[in-house]
Amino acid sequence: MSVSQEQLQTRLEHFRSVCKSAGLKLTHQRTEIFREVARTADHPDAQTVYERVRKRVPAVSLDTVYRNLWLLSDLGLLSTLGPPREPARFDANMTTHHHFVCSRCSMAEDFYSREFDELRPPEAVRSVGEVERIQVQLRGLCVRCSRKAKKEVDRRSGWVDSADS
Amino acid sequence: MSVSQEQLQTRLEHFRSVCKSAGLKLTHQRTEIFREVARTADHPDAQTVYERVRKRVPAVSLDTVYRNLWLLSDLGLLSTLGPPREPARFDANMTTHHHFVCSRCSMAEDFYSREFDELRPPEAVRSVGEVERIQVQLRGLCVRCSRKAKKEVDRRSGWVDSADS
DNA sequence: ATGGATGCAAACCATTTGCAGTGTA
DNA sequence: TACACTGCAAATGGTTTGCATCCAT
Repeated sequence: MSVSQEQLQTRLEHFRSVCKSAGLKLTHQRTEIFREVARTADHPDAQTVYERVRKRVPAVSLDTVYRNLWLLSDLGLLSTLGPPREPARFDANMTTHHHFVCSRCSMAEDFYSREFDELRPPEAVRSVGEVERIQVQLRGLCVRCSRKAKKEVDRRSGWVDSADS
Repeated sequence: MSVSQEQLQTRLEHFRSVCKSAGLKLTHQRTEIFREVARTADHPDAQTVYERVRKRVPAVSLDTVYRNLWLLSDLGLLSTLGPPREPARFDANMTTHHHFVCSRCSMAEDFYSREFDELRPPEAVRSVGEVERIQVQLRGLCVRCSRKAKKEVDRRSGWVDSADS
């Protein structure tokens, strides 16, 4: 469940350097929240992180935990398991298929791949549990969003008014 | 976006037969809710289904939509995109990896696979968007849960008291 | 000192539940 | 007719926000 001591140190160091270069303050709370996620290999939800951190920092509040968790994941210091901040979505296509999900607008499109359907779980997973279903998720920018993004860029470079370079 | 007419008919037929054999009533609302998900290939959330169904059945209520969506997905007539009914979970492991997720207790374990890391998206996905990340999710029963399930079975067959065969 | 960060409480949004009335089998 | 199903309204649970205060830089 937990992570090696040096692994943890490496992560903390990286955490500090990223915070620093992003201009974020290294508060006691922020550090403990990150440490709590970084020290184990289970994947705690915000509530769990809150309860664990509270043992070391009794005054933390749940909303600080949330703020930091999302902030750190925006910075690329944490990732989330599953689609974050989104309601459940339903699909009537019950044949074996996989998904492309746009990381900007969260548009989801089914796709089929014989190759993916036939993937076999690696040996090591045997000791974890018995695999019933294997699903591949592709994440990236959908064409609509990337067109929109491109337009943004064009517009900005066209105007060249007051702001950004 | 939408699905062929015969595809839709097939799905509706299947829906009716599964409902019948499960002893579920074919109410107007239930049918329209299923049809709404079955007729398109986008992956609507409950709110969206509600709004669309309301055009045909102005009196439906949002909670009926929810009840039916989950019921139908328990029956295997629908599936959900992403981990359903669960809070966001955080992970400090930012190296490329994949997940095994227990479908019973939702325990999640990282695993590594060179083979999976090197998967390339199929050609067809090109027209959908540009893939940035590829992640494989294995779903099944974790060892803990399957041990627990086995114990359940043993207990029952040992007792043979009043209930079930 | 000062702008970002925190704690508190209240707000929000998706989803669920209790219950009385309704409609399908 | 009987029991599953629905609509309503109120509750719940996770997450977010406004604001006054506080503390790393």
